[in-house]
Amino acid sequence: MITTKPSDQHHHGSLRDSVIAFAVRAAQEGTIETLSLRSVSRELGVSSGAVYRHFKDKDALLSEVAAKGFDALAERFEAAMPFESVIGTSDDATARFVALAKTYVGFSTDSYGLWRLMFGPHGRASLPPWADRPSTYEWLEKSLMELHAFGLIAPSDPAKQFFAWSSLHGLADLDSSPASRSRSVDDMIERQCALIIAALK
Amino acid sequence: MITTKPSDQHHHGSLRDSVIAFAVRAAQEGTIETLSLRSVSRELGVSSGAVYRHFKDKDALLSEVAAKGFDALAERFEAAMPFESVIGTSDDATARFVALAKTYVGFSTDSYGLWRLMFGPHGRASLPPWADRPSTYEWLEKSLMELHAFGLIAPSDPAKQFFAWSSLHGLADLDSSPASRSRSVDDMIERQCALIIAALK
DNA sequence: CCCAGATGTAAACAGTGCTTACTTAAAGCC
DNA sequence: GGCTTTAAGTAAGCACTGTTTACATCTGGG
Repeated sequence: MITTKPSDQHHHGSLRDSVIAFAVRAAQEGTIETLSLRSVSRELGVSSGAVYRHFKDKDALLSEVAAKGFDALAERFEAAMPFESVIGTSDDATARFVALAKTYVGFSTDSYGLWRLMFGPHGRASLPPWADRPSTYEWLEKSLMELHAFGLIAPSDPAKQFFAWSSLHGLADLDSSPASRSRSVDDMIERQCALIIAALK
Repeated sequence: MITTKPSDQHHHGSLRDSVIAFAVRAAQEGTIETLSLRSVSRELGVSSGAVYRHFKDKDALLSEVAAKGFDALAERFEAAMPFESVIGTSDDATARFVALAKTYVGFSTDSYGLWRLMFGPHGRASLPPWADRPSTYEWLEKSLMELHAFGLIAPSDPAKQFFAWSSLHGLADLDSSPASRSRSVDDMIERQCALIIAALK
């Protein structure tokens, strides 16, 4: 074997993932708006045209990034709420609901660009209505069922679930600006959760 | 009549407003993402450089457009709820609250691009925290006070107001996609309003 | 009347998305 | 192994963008 340089010339399958990973990182850092395909190809040591073997156009890439965002959010939910529900006291159920809210809001604040992509046109491009992408909605549903199991709220229905989600989503969106770094955001989340529970009682 | 075409050479003061108006229209139609300064200058029959006499850069223009969006939203509120509050029955107060919600959500759906701009980085650039830009928050505050005057809810405070706003904002954002054109959106808004009132009882 | 300052122009620079025609590596098959 | 087909990457180019520069022009106030 003469040439001991097997994989430096061609990424061979890994380029697609590398591009997405790079763009996801950029989105998390909030620089996605100004990210160019040329710059990522430059950064990955590849010609600009190579990217187009893997993505129809820039929008296609951004849609993939948005999809990865939902995956990342799902991972956070799993990490933050690993246990199956209906264990412990009713306080534990409430705490898990609050934890869910904090996870959601936390994601929006420290991955603002990704968050924006997910709930902008690119994110919706991959989603039929909503509630389709794995989690978020399902996690919320599960948490509400748990709250009901402890008698903290009435049995919920899609409308109520959507209300709960809206409240958290609005909070996340209105708070997610890097500017409004109020440190009492945890208090706000807790209060908001209490109000949601009150509404669903 | 002799129309407003005195000098074809120089816009002389009107260019700035013309550019903003054009961009606002584009935002309402959802084409703001792809709008270029060159295209608007072309459309207005002016050289590309002329725009830079009035705006530092593209971001400055977009921030102005976002600000105009808040003005437009305020106008809608005024048009939809012209009366001073605490008149009629408690049902009227509830109806006004629902009308406020519908106005908010309606704005997000039929001016989606503008909406996105307003609550994105450009919109926040002009706002200290939130609650600063004239209305939205004040309108909500007024409506909640009215609901309290009729004994429908407890006296509200900033946290509760923010909760109500979050719920409506989340609804508006999750619904605003042109895709999710559910025809029962009015029902959803009404139910959501009822749940908010229940939470604040 | 005339000129300072505001406004608009043309041309240029660097950077972008994307396409085209071309080369090269990898994998499949006998 | 050799051979071909195909996937992956390259280089060059087109039309466009944001922005700056040096220059022209209009307009109102002394």
